Amino acid sequence: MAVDVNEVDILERPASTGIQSIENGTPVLRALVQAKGPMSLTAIATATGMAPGKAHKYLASYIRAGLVTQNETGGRYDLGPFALELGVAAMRRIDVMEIAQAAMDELRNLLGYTVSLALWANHGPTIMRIAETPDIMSLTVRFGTVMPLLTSSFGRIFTAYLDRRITQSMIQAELADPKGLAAQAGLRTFADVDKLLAQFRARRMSVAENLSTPGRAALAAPIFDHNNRIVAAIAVVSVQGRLDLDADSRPARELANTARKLSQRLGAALDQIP
Amino acid sequence: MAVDVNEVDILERPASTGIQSIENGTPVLRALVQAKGPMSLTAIATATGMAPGKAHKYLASYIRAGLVTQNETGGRYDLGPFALELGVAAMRRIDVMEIAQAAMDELRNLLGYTVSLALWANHGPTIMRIAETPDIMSLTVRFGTVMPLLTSSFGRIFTAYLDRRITQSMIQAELADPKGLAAQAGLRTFADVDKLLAQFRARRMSVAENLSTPGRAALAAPIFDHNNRIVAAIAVVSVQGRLDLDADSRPARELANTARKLSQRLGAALDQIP
DNA sequence: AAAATCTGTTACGGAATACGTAACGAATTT
DNA sequence: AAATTCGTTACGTATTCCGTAACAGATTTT
Repeated sequence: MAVDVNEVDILERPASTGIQSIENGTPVLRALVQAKGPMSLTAIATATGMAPGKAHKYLASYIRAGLVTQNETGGRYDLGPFALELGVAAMRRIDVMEIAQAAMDELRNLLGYTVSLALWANHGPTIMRIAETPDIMSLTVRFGTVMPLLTSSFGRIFTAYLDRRITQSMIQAELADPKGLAAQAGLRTFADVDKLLAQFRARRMSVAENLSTPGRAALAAPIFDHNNRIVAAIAVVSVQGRLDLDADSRPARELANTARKLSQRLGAALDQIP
Repeated sequence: MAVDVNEVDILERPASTGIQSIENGTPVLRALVQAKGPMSLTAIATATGMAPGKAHKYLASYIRAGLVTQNETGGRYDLGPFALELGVAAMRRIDVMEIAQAAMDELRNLLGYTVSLALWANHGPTIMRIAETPDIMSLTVRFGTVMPLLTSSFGRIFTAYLDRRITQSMIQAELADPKGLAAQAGLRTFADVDKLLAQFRARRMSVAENLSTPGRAALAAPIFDHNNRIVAAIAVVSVQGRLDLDADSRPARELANTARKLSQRLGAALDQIP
């Protein structure tokens, strides 16, 4: 399969030789990741564009590898225990998460609000850690949730500090829907977005109130690494009206303080960040 | 490669046909999972018993799949972003109550005692699942019951492993009543409580006998999640005198075993728990 | 400074593997 | 009871993978 030279330039890498089956198999895993729950063989086959017989062979091997499990009644497939192991191992390598746990607990205890941490993963800010309050109320904050860019405090702070090329198309998609959350928040053009993000950058903190989740209010602050790039965000979450969103409020100050300390522990030079 | 019939009988499964490369590649991922950090190609090669050239091809494809990343300086390999995605997706599907059900039934059948599961909810350990014995006697164990912190096996194991700041005020309240259950159990000060909880932590199991329910005896063990936080507890419940509460007793061992297995299926790293 | 390792990476031919098509038995539906 | 749908398996050919070994770059040794 000779590839045209022009195409090579477009493609990322010269593509050093590998094992085709590994790459041909990943769409199967991707399908299972994107689906919320277990999938039938035919569903996987159509999702990946494979013939059912072919998909079945990959699944059989993934099962033996532990990446997939099958409902013993011969039916639906789902992610297996080794997928979990892989994820836990991957999480353990992310410094922020190790360091942040204690700081989040402290902040939660100090303020009495739920505190959560998000990484950029899965094409968006993904909630990875939660420090809950004893309070029963609220808390639809769920592990693994991917938040919207323009209408969540997490999304907004990542969008404010990430390279625009990463977020461009996603912002566009959110703006495109005239009845979507972004439109409801008064955001229609990139100019609107830029204006908002400039405020967040100036404050080094983002706000979201009654947007992606009705009746919720949140503040989010960025965490930078030794390259001065945003690697995570930490948020204080509560119910609308019960959280003071002012820049001078105690929650805002303590959140900023915690985020700053975490960034410093990761080796960031905060005075060099725009 | 025709396989001898005798060998087939020894092997676990009829081994439906699959894709060899998928199964040949997983040791590479396993090596990266088991290593705490990045690995060199030769380290992976020796760990998997592969020739470096072979391992390199698998790694090249895993990189394109996103399961592995490589330090751009041409060097060490580590788990990639898709490994995280896979894990997050797997974690989102795992529900303690769901996987606990089968384990509880098994334990009940093994021991012949009632087994129950509690989550922290409603400001306390709340009984959410029960696997009953056919025996008529006993069993005032009712769904939704919120157990006391200091005088139930469930409460004690949660109190032993939850952040003290969550339980502080509730412990205080239970200690305050001079005629309350805590007082009857000989608990008057925080020092008393701490001494007791330290024993439970050392054993990774709690005991309650003739306390919140007269004539009942119970053992409870903690279940941890991928953050190594207690998310549930599982208990063996019976009538005083009919349940051996010793650390070496069969019920204690089997309960510990079940709890450990459940924690592992939730992604906990048990060796890192105090 | 030159040589000798060590690293990660790539080439080549023979042999084993994966693909596509299609059939099979078992549920479930008509 | 017939028909559909599902998961699963068989078969022959073309493709891919494996083992050996060489290559370039970096680091260390002489």
